[in-house]
Amino acid sequence: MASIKDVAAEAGVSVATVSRVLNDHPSVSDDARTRVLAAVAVLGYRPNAVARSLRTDQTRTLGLVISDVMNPYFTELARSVEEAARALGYSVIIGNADERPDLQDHHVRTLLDRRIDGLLVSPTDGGSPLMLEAARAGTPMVFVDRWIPGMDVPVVRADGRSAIRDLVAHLCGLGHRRVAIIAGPAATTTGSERVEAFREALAEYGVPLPDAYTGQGDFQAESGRRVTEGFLDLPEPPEAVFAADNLMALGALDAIRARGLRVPCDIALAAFDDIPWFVHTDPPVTAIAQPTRELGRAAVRALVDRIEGRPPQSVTLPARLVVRRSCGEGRDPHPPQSPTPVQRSTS
Amino acid sequence: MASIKDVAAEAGVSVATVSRVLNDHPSVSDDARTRVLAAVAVLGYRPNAVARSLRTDQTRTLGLVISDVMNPYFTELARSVEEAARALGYSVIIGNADERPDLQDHHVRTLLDRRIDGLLVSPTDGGSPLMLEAARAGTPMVFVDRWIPGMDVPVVRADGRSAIRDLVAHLCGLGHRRVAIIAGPAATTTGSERVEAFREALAEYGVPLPDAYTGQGDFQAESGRRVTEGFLDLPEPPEAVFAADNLMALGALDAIRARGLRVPCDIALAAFDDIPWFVHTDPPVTAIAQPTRELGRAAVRALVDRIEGRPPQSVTLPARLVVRRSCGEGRDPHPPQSPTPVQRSTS
DNA sequence: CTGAAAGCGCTTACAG
DNA sequence: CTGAAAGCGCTTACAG
Repeated sequence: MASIKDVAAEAGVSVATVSRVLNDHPSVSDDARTRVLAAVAVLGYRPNAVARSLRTDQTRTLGLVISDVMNPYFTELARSVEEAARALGYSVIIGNADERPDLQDHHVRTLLDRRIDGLLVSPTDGGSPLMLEAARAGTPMVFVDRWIPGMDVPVVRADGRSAIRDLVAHLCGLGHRRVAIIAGPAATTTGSERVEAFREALAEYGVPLPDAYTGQGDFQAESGRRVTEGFLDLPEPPEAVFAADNLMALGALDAIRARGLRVPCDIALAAFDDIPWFVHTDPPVTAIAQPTRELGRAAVRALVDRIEGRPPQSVTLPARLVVRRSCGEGRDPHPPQSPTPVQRSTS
Repeated sequence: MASIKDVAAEAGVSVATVSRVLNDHPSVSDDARTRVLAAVAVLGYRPNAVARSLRTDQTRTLGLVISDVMNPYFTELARSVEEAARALGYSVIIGNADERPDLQDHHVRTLLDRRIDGLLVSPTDGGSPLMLEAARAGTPMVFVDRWIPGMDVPVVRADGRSAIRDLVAHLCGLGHRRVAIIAGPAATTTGSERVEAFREALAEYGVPLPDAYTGQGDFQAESGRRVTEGFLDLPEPPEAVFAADNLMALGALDAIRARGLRVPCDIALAAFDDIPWFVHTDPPVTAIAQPTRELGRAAVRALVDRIEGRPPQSVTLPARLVVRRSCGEGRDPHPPQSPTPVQRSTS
């Protein structure tokens, strides 16, 4: 592969000059520029980004560590992150933690070794020593979706509280009183927040959320299936189940179908995270939609601000309830409001 | 960030010795090793992969350029590629072409600039000059799923012919005679092969596939919707529609539902590429399943073989029909065979 | 077993 | 406007 030296030789100039035309440095003569460009074309020269990175100490690369690529929510997030980054001249390397803290650390380590300019992470757990250390060492970092309390890192996320309140209003309006939740891991913020918000909203309606109706999942389909089976085995099974993410809802659907039961007549179902398939499931699933694209964009913006020395902003965007038919056919007594404007707060 | 010099100073040895212990070189005294390791721990030193890559001329990184990450088939493929690569000590950088040749080239270029050790690609089109040039220049490369005819690059893919024959038998057995297809882009191998295989299988049953029943899609949901609307507007709409991928099937489902029609009573639907959601759609969708995980693994194996100087193998794995309820309720007269063993052929 | 030195391919003050 | 030279952080023959 041709190097800058070959180009310099071909063009009859020094490597410094070649470098200057490649980097659009103003002080290059038209003549030199022309000859360099010609040499580049002849040799099919492409600058070696590895060498450039070593020299400039920047890779123009962002790392994105997410908990599960197979989750359509994260797939979409990853896609929008890549788009936004590309628009700003950055590439992104995705690390898939698969909800495993050890794998998460593996990716963080690899990314750090590659000297990415900044790290976007949706942590799987409460914060490994590695993550703490990376932040302390000054690696530009921002959390997306999930975050680690106590760490001084900007977070870009959706607030599901009001949408969850809308959901509870919807469920209670339909007459459901025995309501259960398939929670995510308590070690994740989204895992614990969604249960709490659900419990609080339920309390406003005087509906309790007993332990038996609080199943512990891990955000993956299999756990949704397992927890739902537990619910169905109860002497008094719940009338409605709220899955804290879309994959666990899929698992719940599996378990319900396996028993020969039907949604919503035998049991109601709702999910956090809306995805295109929910329109087509049997029945269409009522879900809470996050503004995923906007989250990705805002996260990149915050990270790049941080990298380029501007003060990064934490951003919280509202999620909203999308009512479909999986909770029952009644008329919704508490229609979701139109999305409220973006809230921003300096981190 | 601490460099190898700092470690050397801290340990009281030369950088050469530090490098040796880091790379498990045999000729290092126990004493030196101990001191270096201690220094590494004290400083929290992590070797700079950028510098190492520049020096060794290898990045231990694979590039994967796929046509659409949001397509669950490709998401799963990407995941299995990353897993297999990690097991062999490689990282992977994913480029999402979004079915756009220009974006595909952008990613190939970026990946090449980063000096990835090898490239896995599922081409969006018939082959850009850049791709041709990269292969000619000796970049280790293998095609996954889709390939470019005429290029001397190993191909790892699934053969859907026999599954498509099974599908046609299923459709005809159910009495469908007016059968349509939503094809993928003719410039992609999977786009053209699936129509041809479908047409040929239909011919064996004496069923024609007229132009009016051959819609041109682009593997994305919106095109499935648009083509299906065209079918439904026909004076004599088809009785069954075969979507050449899962996203176009989603779009078809949208269009059918928008007309207030029902699957399968009003119109039958089948898809290429099986995904978890198809079990839960209304109705569950009959689909052709590819051995996605195995494809990812085989592709990585082939590429790494090529990189490390071993002869790479092209691999073709069989796809299989998974009958569900979207084509009708009759008994399937032609049950799919159990998967046949892996076929391998040297490229 | 160990270290001094060269060199990977760039960029960028510095001098002219 | 241009070039010679230093240096980014490593690895690895070479000599001892």
